[in-house]
Amino acid sequence: MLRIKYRYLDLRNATLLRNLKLRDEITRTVRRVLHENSFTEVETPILTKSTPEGARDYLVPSRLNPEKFYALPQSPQLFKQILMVAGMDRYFQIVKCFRDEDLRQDRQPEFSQIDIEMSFIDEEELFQLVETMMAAIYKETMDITIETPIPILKYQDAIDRFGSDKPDLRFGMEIVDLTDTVAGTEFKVFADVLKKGGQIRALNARKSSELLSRKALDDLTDLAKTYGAKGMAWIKVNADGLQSPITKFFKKEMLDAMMSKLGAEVGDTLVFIADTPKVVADALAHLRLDIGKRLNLIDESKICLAWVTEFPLLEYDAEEKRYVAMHHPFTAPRAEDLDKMESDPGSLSARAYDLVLNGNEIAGGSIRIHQSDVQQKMFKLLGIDKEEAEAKFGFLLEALQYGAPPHGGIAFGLDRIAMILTGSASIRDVIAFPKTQKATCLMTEAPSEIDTKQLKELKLKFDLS
RNA sequence: GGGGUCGUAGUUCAGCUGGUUAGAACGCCGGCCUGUCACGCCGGAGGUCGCGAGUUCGAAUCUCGUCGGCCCCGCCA
Repeated sequence: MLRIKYRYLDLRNATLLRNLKLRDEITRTVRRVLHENSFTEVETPILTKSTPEGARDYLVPSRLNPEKFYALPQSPQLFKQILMVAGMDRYFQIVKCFRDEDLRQDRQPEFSQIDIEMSFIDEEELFQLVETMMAAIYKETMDITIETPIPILKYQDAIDRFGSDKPDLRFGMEIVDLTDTVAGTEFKVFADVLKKGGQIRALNARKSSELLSRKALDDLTDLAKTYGAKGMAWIKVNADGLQSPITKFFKKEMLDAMMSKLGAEVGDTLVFIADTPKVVADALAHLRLDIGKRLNLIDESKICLAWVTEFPLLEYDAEEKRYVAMHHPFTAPRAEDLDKMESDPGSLSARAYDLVLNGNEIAGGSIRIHQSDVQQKMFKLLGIDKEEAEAKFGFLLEALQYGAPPHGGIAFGLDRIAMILTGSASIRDVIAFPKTQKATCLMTEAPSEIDTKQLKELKLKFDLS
């Protein structure tokens, strides 16, 4: 904690200085590549309007307009789309964004985005531009030539094979579906899940018998539980037979079928999760990563980039009892799905894409909706009625009516890219003055109390009850 | 909102079940050596063990509280 308080002293540390310099090289390269490709950097407002869909906003009270607030942007999304309407065909900006949510190793309340938007493009053109940019970044900062084009992975395949929409592709150990294989089992835990329409899936941790001790398996079980699993079944394939708390519940034929599907050999450890598809995917995704680390399967020198595409357009939010946009509400559905917007919204596929680097989401974007009527339908699907849509996004709907070119874009997490390229463990190591987990700045002691005069000017008072 | 973990020298950490002057490495200072390049050798300085209370003959160690850091779940369109 001393180190963050006296950040100016810690910054004398060679590693931090090197990180900041590498970060500078990244932004310099990005600006050069984008300028070479006819992009214009345009600044958008920091004091802007609250759009309370999504993350919590940081708010700024307005002195000249008592009881009204600006919001700090969560992203320049709407401004960049409107720039497209204005005919600024190739926009970019390296820009601060703000989200008032809890912090993580890779999450700060204010973070920097490389924000890009282009008119008259499709996914392919945008991917090419991004690949040029990523190749230049790696070449100029690390002198590494990356392979292009970057492979494309469909969202559903990513979930099925890795349990995650941001898989770490530096190692294998893919998920195996055993739901059909164990149909009719007497093992109550699996049978109950099957009855409720859940899944049984598993991983084969090859040659792990020595590293995955009983204690390690208990730790893995606890890990699975943090993602909602009730437990984790396991089988160790020893030279003298199977060691497992669950094999006794299975008939030999079924057990053989499971083993063969998993390609089990002596020395392997098999771990199973049975639950709803979401829990199975979450738990196995994290088990895969954890086991990968324990077994030292991850080649740190590898650079595995992948596009993840064909995300669902909407996700059903059980708590709010409505659909929410998986990416954001301005993302275009695929053209062939347009007629299903009313009949079967849950099945819609989005023209959205993420760029994943070694298991980290480093960028995300989409082809946007450029027709006012489609945008209005989208709001309707999200349970945003006409008045609310008008109040929050009226300026966008209106702008679209003036004729917007087809457009799309992407936003990169600059801090995350810098974190990965410098090999840092935390995003804080590539930010000159980062905030703590409670979103405070130990050096300046922000946030801080303000004096009564300031409150009065802003016509604010605290409810001290 | 919840769970976990940590707080000991400038830094990274060790200090087991409570027991005399709290240790190591690196760094720092002084000296010596030097064809060195993660130099080597000798010597030295440096610590309210986060804070407060309790248990005890005795607390870095146990208990409670408190402050803070970090990690995770939720959250992050």
